[in-house]
Amino acid sequence: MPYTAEHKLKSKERILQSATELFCRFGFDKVSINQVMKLAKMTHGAFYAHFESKEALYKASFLQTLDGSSSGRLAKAPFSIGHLIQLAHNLLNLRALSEQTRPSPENILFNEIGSDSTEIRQLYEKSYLGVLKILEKRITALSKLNKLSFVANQKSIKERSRAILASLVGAVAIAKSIQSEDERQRILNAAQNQILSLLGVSELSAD
Amino acid sequence: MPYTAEHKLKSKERILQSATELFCRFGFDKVSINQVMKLAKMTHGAFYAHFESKEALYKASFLQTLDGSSSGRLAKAPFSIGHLIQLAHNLLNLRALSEQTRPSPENILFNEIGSDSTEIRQLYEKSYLGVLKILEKRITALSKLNKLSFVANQKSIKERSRAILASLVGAVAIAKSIQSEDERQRILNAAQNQILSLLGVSELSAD
DNA sequence: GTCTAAAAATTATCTTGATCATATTTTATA
DNA sequence: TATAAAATATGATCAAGATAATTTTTAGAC
Repeated sequence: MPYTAEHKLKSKERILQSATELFCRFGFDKVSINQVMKLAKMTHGAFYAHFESKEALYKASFLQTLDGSSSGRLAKAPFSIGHLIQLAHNLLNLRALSEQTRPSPENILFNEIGSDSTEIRQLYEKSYLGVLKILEKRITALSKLNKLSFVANQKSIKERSRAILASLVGAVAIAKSIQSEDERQRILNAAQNQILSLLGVSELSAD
Repeated sequence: MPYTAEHKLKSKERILQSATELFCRFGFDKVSINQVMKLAKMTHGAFYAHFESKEALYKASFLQTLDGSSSGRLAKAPFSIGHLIQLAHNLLNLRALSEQTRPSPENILFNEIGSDSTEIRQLYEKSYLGVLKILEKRITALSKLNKLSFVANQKSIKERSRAILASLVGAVAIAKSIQSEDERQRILNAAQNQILSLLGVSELSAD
């Protein structure tokens, strides 16, 4: 048997690293297999010895680092309104997002909207449901600690979580699609204030 | 000079018709020049005698029917809370949107999120600003008629309009990206209730 | 009525990216 | 040291956008 046992593993790992880096920076569509393989110091043909397809690569890259994602960390972190606000703030901070070097549910949520690929859409749904669940948990926990200013039953918590996510995704999608820096800030701010108000926190001044 | 004067015009018009139909149904990325030209009963090569690029075709298709768009009609329609609610309802109704046969700002807003093409992004921004302005106008008009339940100054109207649009775009984007019909309805409903509450209307029961 | 040349349309070609098939290189072990 | 299976590389195919080269069309000159 040629090659040491770990040779292929190392190659695959290199491909995965390259893919993660490029996908996070540019998104699924704007990254080519060729780019990934060049960064991994191989030629394009070798790719299919390691992955079924480009989608499979994306999925692998996503799943590999899921645990280390900020929402993963957040799910385990102690509860506080401050943390929730920080979540919103992080998600709304486009620069931080685009500089992220690990794929994460939030990352997919904002980067892979409207993909034609069934597999990417499945990851999208998974990410959406995951982030939604985290939001619900945190809001529930806060409400049990009587830290929220609204009456929180299960239904209203679920509805608020969905409304928050819709605002987040919409504002970020719009912000990423328009040129005007001013308007970008305004829509992100409007969404942030709306989210804070959904959490029962009074509005902050424009950042 | 060969061909009657209007021959080319008619061909161009046929291309435009085909493009409008296909783009509205499937969006920019999922439609090929070949498809458009086949529907227009020509071969792909003829395309570039009529349009600079695929983007130019999209733009032309968009601009051609802009006046007839629903947001155009809505901007001229009489003001009422009912109309505003209907706007939100229409925008949230995915089926109606996807069956639309004319391009419209709303259509672009939901179909062309995150496009790589600079030209499509410019149309996106234009559409966003247009719909935003319409929202602001209508909310302002309603507030002057004292029909709203919140104190409406210019700033809060602008902020509310942005928050509404973010919710709309986010909810529709998510709804289009996920498989579960249940969750689709829930996120759309959450967004709708949120929008109604931003307008000062009490929540409706789930549709 | 025919002929002609500019306009319109078709067909062939180029490019890039995903995918696949074939060829080549690599290296553990017989 | 030779070998063969595994890993990688090279080259081909296919689709889609874009261009080039070629053919078809027909208004208007004769």
